[in-house]
Amino acid sequence: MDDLKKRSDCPISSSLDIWGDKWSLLIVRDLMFSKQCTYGDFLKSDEKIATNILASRLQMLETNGVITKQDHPDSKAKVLYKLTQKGVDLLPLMIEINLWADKYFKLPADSKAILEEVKKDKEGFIRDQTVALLNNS
Amino acid sequence: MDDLKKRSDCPISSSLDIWGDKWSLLIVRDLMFSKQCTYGDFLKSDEKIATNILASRLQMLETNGVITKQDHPDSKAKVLYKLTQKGVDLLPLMIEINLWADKYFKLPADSKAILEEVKKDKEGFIRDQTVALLNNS
DNA sequence: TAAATTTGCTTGCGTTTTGCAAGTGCAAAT
DNA sequence: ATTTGCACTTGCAAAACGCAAGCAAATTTA
Repeated sequence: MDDLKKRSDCPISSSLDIWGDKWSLLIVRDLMFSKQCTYGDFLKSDEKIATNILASRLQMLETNGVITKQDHPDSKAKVLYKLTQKGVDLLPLMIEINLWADKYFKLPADSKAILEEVKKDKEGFIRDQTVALLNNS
Repeated sequence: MDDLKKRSDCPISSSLDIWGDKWSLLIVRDLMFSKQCTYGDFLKSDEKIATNILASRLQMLETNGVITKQDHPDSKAKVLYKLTQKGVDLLPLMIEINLWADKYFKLPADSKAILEEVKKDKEGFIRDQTVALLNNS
């Protein structure tokens, strides 16, 4: 049901087949900001994703190895979603989206602030963030 | 009809509102490879976009300043589509998608070849390509 | 300890978008 | 003068989306 049907061998096309919709990268964004999220956390985001769409996207991203589910340490009722290495590797892409948006939209102040850091040392930022997102604690 | 309804002020979300679907970035890709395309050129691409979807996406991308229409020098029956500066500025993003795909998919040989160039000197590649895509001839 | 609430989903259903095929109007070639 | 090419548009069935409600298991509250 959430299996990948590739339209072609083109790398852009293959990538879009996984996360090329209006919601998937927002899920990835939330996980990059928060490192881990519960199902309810995603629902709270500004864009107000519908719960059935969220469920299907989480399934899709998990099936394709971008995110993983983990038990919540505090409660069996909760589930923790995290980025895999494959998901964390989307960070450079997310940064470039931000840089493009910075040029053509008026960004909120907090986005601006993070971007200033990125502009100072993109490679360093990616390195540090990657470590932060991947170390289990 | 193709006007932008922003879901939030988040830069990722705002960007996805413009080109965050399964087809738009493939149109941008074609224009980055070919510099200019006719309507028919887009239809010939491997992914086989439906003609009505193509028309609506071209309209959307033009409305949002990513591409422009021009008269074809040889014929009034043809139309040339090109990237604007805003469209060309998506190049770093397209490169990062390719680099991500390179890590997680088996790429076709020609994609691989271009990526090798990119890896040697990413900044230089972007600079050269930007110039090439923007100069009118 | 029984009842209410939280959590992570699923289900139904009306609306919108997609995808395929066929059609249209103008330009250009024959 | 007629056929072909090109850039779309239209119709319609199928799929995806979006909203609200429902549900089972876990947790909290009374």
